[in-house]
Amino acid sequence: MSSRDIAGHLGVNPWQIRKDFSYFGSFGTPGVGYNIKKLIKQINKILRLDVGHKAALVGVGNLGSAVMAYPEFKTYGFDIVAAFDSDPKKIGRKANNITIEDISKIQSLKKRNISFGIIAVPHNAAQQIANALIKAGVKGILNFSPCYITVPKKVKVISIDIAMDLVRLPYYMPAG
Amino acid sequence: MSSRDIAGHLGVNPWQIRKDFSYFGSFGTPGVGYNIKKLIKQINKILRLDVGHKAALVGVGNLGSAVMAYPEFKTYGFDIVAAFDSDPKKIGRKANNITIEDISKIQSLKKRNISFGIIAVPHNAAQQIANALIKAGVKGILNFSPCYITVPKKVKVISIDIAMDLVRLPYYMPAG
DNA sequence: GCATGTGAAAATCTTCACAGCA
DNA sequence: TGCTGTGAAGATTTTCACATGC
Repeated sequence: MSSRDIAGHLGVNPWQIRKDFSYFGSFGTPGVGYNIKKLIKQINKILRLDVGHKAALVGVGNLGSAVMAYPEFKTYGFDIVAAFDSDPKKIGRKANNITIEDISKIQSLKKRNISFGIIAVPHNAAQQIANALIKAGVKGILNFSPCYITVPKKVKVISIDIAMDLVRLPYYMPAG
Repeated sequence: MSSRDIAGHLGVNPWQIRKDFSYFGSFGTPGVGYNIKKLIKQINKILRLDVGHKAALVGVGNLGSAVMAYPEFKTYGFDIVAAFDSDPKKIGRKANNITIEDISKIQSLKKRNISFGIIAVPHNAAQQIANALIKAGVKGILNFSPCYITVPKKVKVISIDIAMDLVRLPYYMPAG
């Protein structure tokens, strides 16, 4: 498969594909193209997706439940193995085969070797939850709350603000 | 409020704030700062969020339901006023006060003056749904399906791939 | 011949530093 | 004095063009 083919599937230019790859090595064969199966393996290794990752979800509301049921995570080697909530009505219930735990038990993540946290709580609780996750040894956080979170440099946060993405649309649409 | 204060809340540099604003006009007062209330109004106008927007959701699964219940959309003037699904069990039911309609009724969007579509269906159906939305007069699409969608230039698509965001984390975490 | 990988050019974005105004 | 708005410098990203290898 050529860089042109890959680019076509992704909606970008062929030379972008080649240049991006070139920062990490040479994965193709001149005159031929890329062996997709090998390429995927190599990219997975670069992104450290060649090993499984355990993640904990905090906040089992509408969005949290959707995230838990999202099949794509497993595809990339992520396993949501714990879920926390502060609502007594939810604690002890099962969601997606996982028993929802009391948020106060979040410290147990350290022992359980879970180093990813997914925050899906109202924005006024997000920073506090992030602090607790970090204290529990979490090194990477996916934050769905619509707010900016402060963390130590050793911790990586990626934030997704769904509303912000929708909000960008009208700007590009002259005829309302 | 100064650009430094705004920057602090957002986790960026003050001069970034000022430069970005400068592309659209002068909103502050030298020596004083910005009147936040006025500033918000002006930004809303620039982004065309000063008028209400009607949106239709396609795919009332876990993610779709979460999106429907997401309160932030209303904050920015968006109203999800229609929901479609292909599952006969869901059609006719209510979700968030909206009756779920058969996907085949999607053409009615044109008459109902709905110009935004939110796609939350499995990725193999996404392109087809996008085509239908565009045929129904939709001008902006928020796509939650993990795939690239081809559309005419007059239509703007913004894609969110939740899994892709989580997947970026391990790369930044040396100590696995 | 055909497609990669990569220096170099072009375009863009970020940072800086400061003139000018309240 | 304090903070904005902005030209210019610096850094980065994107695009191009082509030498190199299959």
